[in-house]
Amino acid sequence: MSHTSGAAGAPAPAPLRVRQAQKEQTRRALLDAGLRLLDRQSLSSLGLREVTREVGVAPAAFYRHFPDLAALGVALVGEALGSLHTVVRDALAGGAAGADAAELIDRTVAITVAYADEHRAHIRFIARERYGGVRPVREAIAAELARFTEEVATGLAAQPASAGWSPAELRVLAGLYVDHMVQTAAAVMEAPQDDPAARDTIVETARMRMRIISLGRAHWLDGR
Amino acid sequence: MSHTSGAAGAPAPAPLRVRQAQKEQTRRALLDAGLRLLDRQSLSSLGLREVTREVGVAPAAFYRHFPDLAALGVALVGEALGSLHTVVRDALAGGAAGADAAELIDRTVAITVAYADEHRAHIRFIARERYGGVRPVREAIAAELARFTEEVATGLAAQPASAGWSPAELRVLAGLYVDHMVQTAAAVMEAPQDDPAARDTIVETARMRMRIISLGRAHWLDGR
DNA sequence: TGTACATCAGTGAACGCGCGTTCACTGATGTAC
DNA sequence: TGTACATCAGTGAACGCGCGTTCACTGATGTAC
Repeated sequence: MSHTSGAAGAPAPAPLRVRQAQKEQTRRALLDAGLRLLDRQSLSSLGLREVTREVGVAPAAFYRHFPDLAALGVALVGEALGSLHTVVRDALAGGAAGADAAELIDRTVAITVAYADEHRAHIRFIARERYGGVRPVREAIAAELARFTEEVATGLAAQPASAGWSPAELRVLAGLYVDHMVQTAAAVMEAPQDDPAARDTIVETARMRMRIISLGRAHWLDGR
Repeated sequence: MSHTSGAAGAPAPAPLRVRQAQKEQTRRALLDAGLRLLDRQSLSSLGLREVTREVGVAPAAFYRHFPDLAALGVALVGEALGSLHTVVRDALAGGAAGADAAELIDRTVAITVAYADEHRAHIRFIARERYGGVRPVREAIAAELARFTEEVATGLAAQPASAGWSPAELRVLAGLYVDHMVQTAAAVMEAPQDDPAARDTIVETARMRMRIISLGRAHWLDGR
């Protein structure tokens, strides 16, 4: 396709490849170091030098990748909440397929808990900065969660159980489920990792909450 | 009663009165200044000198009142969540009296929203530090919210609608209500104060969420 | 009531330290021919 | 393929600044007699 390279298909060192890859590598290292350091503190108290020190790079190098720490935070929001979309689509898929309600609840809770386990640092970051002191980050989180709620609302609309619900009502229900998911993920992340009993309580609580909400959903149209 | 003062009943300058009052006044000023400054940043990035500068007192004076900023944060948690207990007791009282369910929901939401309005700064502080970077503060908030949930569970137990519920189940339901209240208060606090439409949406959303939860509660025993 | 001494909230100066940002630079990578 | 020039990610030194904490102090308030 390109006429700048002779041997098509070969892993030739095309223009800019090496430099771009090296830059990307440093950027990743900065993001990873930032997330690691944010396990124990909030973004508003994280230091630029702290991050570059952790990576092993000169402080000034930071500016080749981000104008400031808020921008790094916004990038982390994208990473943390971006991958969640796939997860939710999977969870919703079961509802459209008409699976058993109890099963569906257990599966959704299990997915949420597994996600929280695999992305502890990301979840902690989101929980911490959702109402944190750095406005652009707070706004990025709010925007992602809104997109997220919209997506869930669309998924719910496709379920038979949603017959008779207005779009606005479905959005409220979706928001309730999303907030419940975030709440559950935060609880999992806060629980000591070596305490299976505390963990079980969280899972059982999350299930019962979801059952109550789903029961309310099932009877929403009763009074009409 | 006391035999250190001659003129009983008179507003005599009793021992330590003036000094204690002056100290208390400075302490209050530190707490107020801290809360004011925390409107725009997290506790972990708040500076001791920032607080004393705001009060108009020497930095070293801070240590006469708190060992560090975390201690000031813990004191603020007490103030922020302490006054809520009264509010909740009021809200729950209606349920025991057997008021109409819809009315009760509207009243509870109204109370929550009014509280969030009157204590914007406190709510913001709690939302921010609930998962924030300062452990002692995070723990203080968790402890207060747990007490709070316990209190709501006790209140719910007294309602006729709770017949057949186990204490553990009531605690889960109470937790759901409490988290919903916190969520609502946070949403009110985040909304622009000069946007009545956004405000109305929040109130309507909160009501519908509570209705769904309460419907689920009403049908919880159906399947037994 | 008056006097001599004790307490302690708040002062102000000093300290060493790590911060964010700037700048001219270096040298590996990329481009043109 | 080889050469001369351009780009730009990362360097390292320097800057001024505000930070938390310490210390000996001052003087109003409190206590004892």
